[in-house]
Amino acid sequence: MRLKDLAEHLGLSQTTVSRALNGYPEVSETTRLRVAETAARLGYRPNASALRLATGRSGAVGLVLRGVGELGPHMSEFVAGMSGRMGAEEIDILLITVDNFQEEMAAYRRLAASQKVDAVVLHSPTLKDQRAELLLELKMPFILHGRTDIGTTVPWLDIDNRAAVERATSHLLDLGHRRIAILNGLKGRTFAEHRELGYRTALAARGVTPDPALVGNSVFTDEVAFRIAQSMLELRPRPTAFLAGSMMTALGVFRAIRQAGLVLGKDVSMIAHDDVFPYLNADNMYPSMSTTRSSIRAAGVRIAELILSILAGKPPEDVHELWPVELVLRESSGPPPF
Amino acid sequence: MRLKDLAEHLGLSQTTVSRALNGYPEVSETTRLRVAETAARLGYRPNASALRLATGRSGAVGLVLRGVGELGPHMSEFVAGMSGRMGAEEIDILLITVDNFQEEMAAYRRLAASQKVDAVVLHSPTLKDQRAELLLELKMPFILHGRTDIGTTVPWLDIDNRAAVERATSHLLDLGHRRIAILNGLKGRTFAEHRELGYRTALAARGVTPDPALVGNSVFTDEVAFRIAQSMLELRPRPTAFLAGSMMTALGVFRAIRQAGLVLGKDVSMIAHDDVFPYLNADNMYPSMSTTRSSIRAAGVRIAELILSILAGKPPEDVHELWPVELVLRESSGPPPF
DNA sequence: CCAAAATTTGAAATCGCTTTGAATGCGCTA
DNA sequence: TAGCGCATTCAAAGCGATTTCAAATTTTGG
Repeated sequence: MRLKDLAEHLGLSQTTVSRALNGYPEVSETTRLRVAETAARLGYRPNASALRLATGRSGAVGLVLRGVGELGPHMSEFVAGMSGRMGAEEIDILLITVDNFQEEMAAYRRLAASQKVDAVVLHSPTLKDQRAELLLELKMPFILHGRTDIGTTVPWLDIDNRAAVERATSHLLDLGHRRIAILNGLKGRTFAEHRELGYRTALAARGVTPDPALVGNSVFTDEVAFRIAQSMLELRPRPTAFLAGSMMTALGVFRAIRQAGLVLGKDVSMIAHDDVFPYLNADNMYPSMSTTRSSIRAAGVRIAELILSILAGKPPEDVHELWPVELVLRESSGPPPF
Repeated sequence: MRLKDLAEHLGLSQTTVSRALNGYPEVSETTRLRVAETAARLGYRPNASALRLATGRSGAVGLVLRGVGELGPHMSEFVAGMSGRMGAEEIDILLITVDNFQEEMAAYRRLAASQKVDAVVLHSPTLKDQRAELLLELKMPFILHGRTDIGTTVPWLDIDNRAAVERATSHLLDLGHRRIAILNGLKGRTFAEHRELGYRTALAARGVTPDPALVGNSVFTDEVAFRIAQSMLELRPRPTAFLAGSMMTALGVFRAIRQAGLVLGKDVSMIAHDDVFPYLNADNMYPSMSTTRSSIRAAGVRIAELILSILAGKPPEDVHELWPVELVLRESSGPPPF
C-alpha cells in the first residue's frame, strides 16, 4: 500500500493525501477526516526509507556499544529508558556493537557519512573523550551520558557522582570508620574519577590519609568485585567499610564478606551505588543495603528527551543537567566494631 | 558527498561509479580501481535512506522487547551475539520496546507496513505463539529463538531444554535426592514447558511423584528466586536439591540456602542452567556451580547467521537447529545429607 | 454581480541511489 | 572499408515519500 495507491483509492492527489496525513492546515477538515479514516482502515503506513529520503531525517538515533561487557545490566536499563521514550516519538534506536576503540571511531564515521542516524548517544566518557571530539568534527549531533572536558561545551546529562560519594564517605567517617575501601569504576572514566575525587575530598576533610590498597578500579561485576573485596579483607588492619560502585559490585563484596566469616552491617559496613535495577532491590536484601541512589533508567528517558529537543533545534550548548543523588541509609551501614 | 559529486569529481557518470563500487562486471578494472581509490580517499558512503529506497531492502532487522524485565542480562547477551554478527554484514539492529502484548503486535504491524526492517527476531515464544502467526500473515520474514507449535513450520533455533533438565534431574536422582525443587521460567513459555517435561520425565522414570510445592515459575531474577527458594526451604521435609533456571536464579537460591543456615553442596545441592555470562563464571563461585550450559551469546550469533541465510533466499522451512546442552558437574551438587 | 482574496487541490520537482536500455568506441573479420 | 561484436560508458527512469508552485474553486466585499 503506497501513498499513490491510497490517493487513487480516495480519488485524490498524493499531495493532498500526504498533507492530510501530516496535519498541514491547507486541507479541508472534511477531506482530512476522510483520508485519515481510509488510511487507518487500509493500514497505510508511509514507507520508512522513502520518508527518510524525502525529509532528510533518518528517524533513528545510534548507540554504539563496545561488545563484551558494555552491554551489561547498566546499559540494558539505560537503553530500556531511552527506548521507551524514543518509541513514543516513533524514533528507533540503532544498536551497533564494535570490538575496540578503532572500530568504534570507524562506526561513527560510517554513521555520519551514510546518514543512518540523526544523532548518537555517547556513554561512559573518559575525561578527554576522543569520540566526542570526532562527533563534533563530523557535525553529528550527540549527547553525552556523563561528562568530558574537551575544549567545547557539549550537551550532557550526568549524576553528581562526586557529591554522592563524598556524602557517603563522610557518613561512614562520622560513624567512626577510618579504613574505608572503595570499589570504583575503570580508571580514566569520568564518573570514576569524579567518585574518587569525592572520596578523597571527604577523607581529606577529616584528615584521613587515603590508602591506595583500599582503592579498586574495575568493571562492575559480581565476580571481580568478589575477588577484589576478598583480597582487601585479607589486609591487616582490614577495611571496616566498603563503598561499592554498583549493586553488582555490592553482591560480590557481600559474598566476600560472608566468605570471610564476617557479618555485613556489623563487622563491616557497606554503601553501594544503586542504579535502581527493577530486579535487584536494595530494600529487600538481607541486610537491606544502604545506597546512593539514582535511576539509570530515568536517565535514559531524560537523555532521549534531551536529544529530541536538540534535534528540534535547541542549542546543544544549553543542554546539560546534573542530577543530585540520594543517600538512603539502611542496615548495611553502621558504626565500626570495637 | 553524494554519488553525483563523486561522479563529477571523477568525470564519470553516476551509473559507472555505482557499478564500480558495487562490483558489477561491466566496468573496466582500471576505472574500478580509480573509483574505489577516490571514494575511499574522499570518504564517500552511500546515503542509507536512498540506498534502501532504491534497493527495497532496509538493511536492518527488528527486535521488539517488552520493556521492563525483558531487556535483562539474558537479552543483553543474546543481542551482543546477534549484533556482532550482523555488524560484520553491515546490517543494523532496530530496538523497539513496548509495554504489553497489544503494543507488541502493533509494533510488528508497523514494522511490516513501513518496511523499516527486512526481518525480525522473535524470542521467548509461547507454545502457540500469536506473534509468529501474525508475522506469517504479514509475510514478514522472521526467526524464532525457541520453538512454538502453530500449524506451519517456522524457522527456529533452540537449545534442548527438555534433555538438559532431564539429565540434570536424573543425575540428582542417581545421587539419591528425592525432593528436588525446580525454579522454572514463566508458565506458557515454551522453554519452561520443555524443562518441566524433562523434569517430570526423569522423576517418572524413577517412580518419584512430583510435588507441586517444589515447582516454581517466575522470571529469572535474583530477588524472586530468593523468595521462592526461601519459602521452599521452610517446607518439611525440605528439598535437598534445586534446579535453578538461570544463573541469576542460582544467586537467589544461593542466598536463601545460606540464610537458612545451610551449606550449598553439602546440605543442599544445586544445578543451575548457565547461559554463560562473561561476568558470572560458574567455575569461580564458592562453591563452584554445577550447570547445564549453553551460550546464549553463541545462539545470538547463530540466529543472525540464519536470518541472513533466509534473507539470502534459503527456504525458511529448512531452518531449524536444536542445540545440545552440556552438563558440567562441579561442587554444588552432591549426595543428599543423611 | 464581479473582481479579488482565500481556500482547497494537484502536477511536477526533489531527495540520492540502482538499474534498464541505449549509445559509444574499438578491434576484427570478410 | 563496411559491418559486426564486445567492452565500456551514459542518460534517464524508477523507488515512495515531501514540498514547491500553480491552478481551480469557493468566499468575500464593494
